[in-house]
Amino acid sequence: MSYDTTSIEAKWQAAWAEADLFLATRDARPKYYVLEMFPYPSGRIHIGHVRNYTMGDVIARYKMSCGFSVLHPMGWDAFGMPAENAAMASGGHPKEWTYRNIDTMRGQMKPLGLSIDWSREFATCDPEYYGQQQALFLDMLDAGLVYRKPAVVNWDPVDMTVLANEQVIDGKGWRSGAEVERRELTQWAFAISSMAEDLLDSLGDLENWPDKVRLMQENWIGRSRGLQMTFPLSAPVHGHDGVEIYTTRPDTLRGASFIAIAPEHPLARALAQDDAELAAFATEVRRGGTTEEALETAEKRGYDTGLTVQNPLGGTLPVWVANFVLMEYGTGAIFGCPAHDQRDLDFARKYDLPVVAAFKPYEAESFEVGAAAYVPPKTELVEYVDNPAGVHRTTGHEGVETTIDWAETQGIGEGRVQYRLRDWGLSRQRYWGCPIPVVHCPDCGVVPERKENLPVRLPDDVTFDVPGNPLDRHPTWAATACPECGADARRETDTMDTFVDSSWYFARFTAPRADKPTVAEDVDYWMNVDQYIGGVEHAILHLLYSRFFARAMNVTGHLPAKAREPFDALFTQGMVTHPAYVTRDDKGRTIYHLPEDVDLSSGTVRATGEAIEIVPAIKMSKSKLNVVDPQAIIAQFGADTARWFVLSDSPPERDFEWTPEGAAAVHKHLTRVHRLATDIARADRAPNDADAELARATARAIAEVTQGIDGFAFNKSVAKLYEFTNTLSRSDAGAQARRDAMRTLAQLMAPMVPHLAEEIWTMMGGEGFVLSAPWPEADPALLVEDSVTLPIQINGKRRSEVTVPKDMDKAGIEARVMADDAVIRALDGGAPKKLIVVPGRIVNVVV
RNA sequence: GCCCCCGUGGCGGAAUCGGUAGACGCAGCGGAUUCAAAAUCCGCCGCCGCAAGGCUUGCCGGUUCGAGUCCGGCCGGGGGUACCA
Repeated sequence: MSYDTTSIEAKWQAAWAEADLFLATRDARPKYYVLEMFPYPSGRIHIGHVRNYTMGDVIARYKMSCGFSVLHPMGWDAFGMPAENAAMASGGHPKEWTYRNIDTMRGQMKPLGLSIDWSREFATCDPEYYGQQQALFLDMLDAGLVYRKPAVVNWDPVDMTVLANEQVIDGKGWRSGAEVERRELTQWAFAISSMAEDLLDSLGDLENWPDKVRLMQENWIGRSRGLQMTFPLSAPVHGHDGVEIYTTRPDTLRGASFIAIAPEHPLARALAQDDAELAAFATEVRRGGTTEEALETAEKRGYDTGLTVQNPLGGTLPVWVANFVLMEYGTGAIFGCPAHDQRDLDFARKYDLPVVAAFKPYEAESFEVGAAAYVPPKTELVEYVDNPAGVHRTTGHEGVETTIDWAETQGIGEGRVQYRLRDWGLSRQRYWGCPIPVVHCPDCGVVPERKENLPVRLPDDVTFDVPGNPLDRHPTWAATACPECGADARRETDTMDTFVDSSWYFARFTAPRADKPTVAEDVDYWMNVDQYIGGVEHAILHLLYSRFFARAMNVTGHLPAKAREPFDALFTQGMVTHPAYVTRDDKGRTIYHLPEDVDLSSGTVRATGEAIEIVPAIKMSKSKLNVVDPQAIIAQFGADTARWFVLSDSPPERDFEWTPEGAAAVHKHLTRVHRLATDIARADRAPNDADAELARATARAIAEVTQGIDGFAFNKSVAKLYEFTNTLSRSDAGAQARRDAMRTLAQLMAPMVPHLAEEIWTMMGGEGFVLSAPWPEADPALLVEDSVTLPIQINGKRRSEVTVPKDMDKAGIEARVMADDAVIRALDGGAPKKLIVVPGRIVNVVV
């Protein structure tokens, strides 16, 4: 009987389906919810998907064997820009494109034999899903968690449309090539910053999250304590008597040499009304995209308003308008202290402003600020110069706190906690997203749609032949009656950020067909997600938004309190990086091509024969040029080979590299296991002395493979399975002992290669499905070793070794070590300077 | 720019708590089997060196009896940077 993957895999997939093995049921068993981040339906699955979903499948199948009722669902993150881009590029409709892709990808995923409950599948672009999302939105609006505010967007002045950051390349619109400018629109926003403190403090409870993710979120939320104070204007202007600033370094007030306000600051706007030069400056610095990176790396520029403010420490400070001050953070105004801030120093040098030290290095002989600002860590001792609060030699931390206390006593300002986290702007001027269910009435203003009218459906008759939002220019869609007064009114034509769709899908999976967002009994039973698996690229936004949404859904009664942190454990798998294939048009602009549209052997675009560039050049490598089609691999070697290979070799948290040799080698190994099982099934040898050793090896394999799965180290489990297979293959044990070992091997392999495991399980006379058999347990008695070999180091270098009984005490080990030839030679008759014995580990002789 | 992560043989990687660096796999080399090959099985395999021995975890420095692991500083690569998902 040969290893025929096609028939074996089809047979077992049919048997699992027949038995409804993966249907998640609420019952008396403890539950386990394992979830992989759902895919964007881009067109075809790639080997990264295979890896991601195989990891989740290993956990799901392992937990099933451990007696849990497992929920392992799958869906589609189906709204988003690529569908509109496809419609623009080649006609067609985003809806058709998306559902066609979903069909293709589902068809590619099913042959992998994943333990998914497909009865719960949904796409976020299903009206049944986004209608419930609209209901959530309305409840959050009611709870004060959504509001409208001005927000800055990338504006393409030629296409007259809003661009995503991705569509701004080197400050220019990707299609028009026009220089992008920042423009303010009124947008809907979630009040995520109102929960900043809780989102920050609760990170400490997420013990089963990677430290790096918690750290990134902590830095992103960015709690800071500082001083908010007002500098009185020397002469009031346009109704402003002062400039309110926020600073995290009030201890540098002595070194302040200017005030800088954002170009969007109310004072700057007021002044610009009758200062054409300032208005021109404000327009000028509005050029470019909205990303933090663009703002941070832009040249620092300023405009002197000619106004001055009174410094509470005496004298006056000039008021500048500066492009590096953000209206969205703090008060939109700062004081500049060039001596202790590099950006302020660069600004001061450029515009010839004074540089005054507020403190100098501790016990420094002389001190002068040159090209670099003096910015020691806040934990370092410094010597303050003439500090108003009277501090002298202390740390920055102390200096800040003392100065805040002083400022409060003097009535100059107040200590304040500030977060970097901004509210989440959710409005998008795009078609392929969840419509925001509100109506603009000329009389009643902004009015929520009635829940009984949900879902507010997207119209199908739209075109993408001109830039801009098809909803906005649709002839009839927006026309409606005001839900309050019945007058003619207009629907909101913005749709929601697609991050909203992915912020609650995990909750919807617990009751995917319900006629309300969630069902209490189902979320009570299934929440929280016990193990969430996905890419580290989602470490901040998606995970933070989901944490916020879970809280908001708790406030609005859609989730229990226990689900305020929805993901009990998080694993971030290695990134799947794609090389990008690029050609340039006649204007030198880059055009990207899908990997499958590129012929790598000739380095050209298949359709046009144009030569491609591969970017980024540094990432270019033989392996990354390999574009692997999972379907071809399954056809050639079977799903089990693909599954085993993506789990072997690379640790799950690191990037994975596919090599054709590796896949072939895996197939060879699985064929060998199958042949070994066939041989063992037929064998007829009497019990003998080797049986006990094989039993010990089996116990070790159980312990080590289980430990690997528990610790998310599938590559190590795979290595141990190789070892155990080699041991079993070479064992002279009797037929029954080898059958027992083979049956255990099938169980241990089952989470990784479930089809082959079922086949072998049956061959070995196992009852039912291997998946339904309880996970094997290692007999502790068989794991105990009675002696241990200790390496002997001499001066930290390994020179010899000694084998001693496992429980031998230090004195006994010392005696054995002193009798070792290498030690005797090294000591040359003398006594060791030091003898370090770490029982069970190592011996180090210092001579 | 800022935040986070990673760097070990020809290659993917192992070393779980500061304690034998290189498990396991790939590639390579040698052998058995074969008329021959494929397949299979057995063995070797970090670098320098005939050997004794020396060197070796991106680079430089530090702590320690002992550092791939801890600390400081560099270099290189990756991710995120709020409208890619």
